Amino acid sequence: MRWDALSREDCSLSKTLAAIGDRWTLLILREAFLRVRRFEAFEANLKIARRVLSERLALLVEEGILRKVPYQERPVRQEYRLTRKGLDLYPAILSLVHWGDKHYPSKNGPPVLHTHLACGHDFRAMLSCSECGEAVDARGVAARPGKGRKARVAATP
Amino acid sequence: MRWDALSREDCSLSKTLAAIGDRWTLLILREAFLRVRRFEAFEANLKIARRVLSERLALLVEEGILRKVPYQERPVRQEYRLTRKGLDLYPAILSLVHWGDKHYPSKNGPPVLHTHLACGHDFRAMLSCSECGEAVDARGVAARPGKGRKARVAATP
DNA sequence: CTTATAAGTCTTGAAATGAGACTTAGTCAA
DNA sequence: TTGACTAAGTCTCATTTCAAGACTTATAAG
Repeated sequence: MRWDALSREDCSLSKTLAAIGDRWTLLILREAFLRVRRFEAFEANLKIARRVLSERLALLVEEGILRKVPYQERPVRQEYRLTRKGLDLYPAILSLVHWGDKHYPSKNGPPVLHTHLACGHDFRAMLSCSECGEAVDARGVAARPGKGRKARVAATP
Repeated sequence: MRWDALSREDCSLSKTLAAIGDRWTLLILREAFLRVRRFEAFEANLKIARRVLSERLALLVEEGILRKVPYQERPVRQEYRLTRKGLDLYPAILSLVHWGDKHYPSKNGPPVLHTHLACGHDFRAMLSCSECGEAVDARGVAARPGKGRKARVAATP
């Protein structure tokens, strides 16, 4: 399958990855969550090729994940800020960060610590159920096809 | 930066994405969570090029995210199953799926519904604090550098 | 024998990426 | 007013990765 066909699959993960699933986008968004907003700052922190950065930022704006906000005129300069849709990616990104903390630990402990402002503690991201509030893991969930889902091949029962 | 240098960055997200951050791997893992285990089944569901699938599966095994389990001999046939480390990716993947459900909705509702076996309800993934159990969002978290973190450029205060 | 199956490997042309030079529109200091 | 500097890109070209599909290996079934 070609990558540009992914967004037309009837799967939410495919659609999500069509928007943010290339090699650089999540790293760009990590920077955005750390309040990096300017082209040169993204470039310096990520050591990403300028052409690729330019292209990805444009795509993220088009997708409504970032928006361009002018911070000066003459010459016009824009910065990139997370939209509501962008901020909604936080749980996914924090889960990936904590997975890395756990499975690729560094000698000195995690490179970034996260404090929950409401309770004041450093914490790990936990997944919980929107209905009962209890913790959830892979074994505690059953996936069922929703409407219009295509047939699939050979899932072992 | 070259992609193979990513895993040496002192950032957990970089290390995570070095393992699973290419264009296909999360889709392969989605299939694995849906209990797809065989080469031809991954290929048929994903329409991925065989060479790429072969390479990605090998990398996931090397990373300890999948393991090969023989399910017959003569001829030897292996299937791919999630390890503990692989299962630990569930929160991140479910968060991405639910982000797609929300921001790229289909007419008939989500293509896959998730039931929390413990309480019996269909649910959405929520991020909560490991310390106090309350819900967490991007605005409610402060990131602080841990030890040995390199200097960064131009995060707007 | 011939065909079928599962799990790959190989080949080739197309597309994406990395590195870095170049461009544009303006400011600032001498 | 010339020259250096800045931010945000764009452009070029060599290298790398990918998509599509033919080919391979080991075995069983008819």
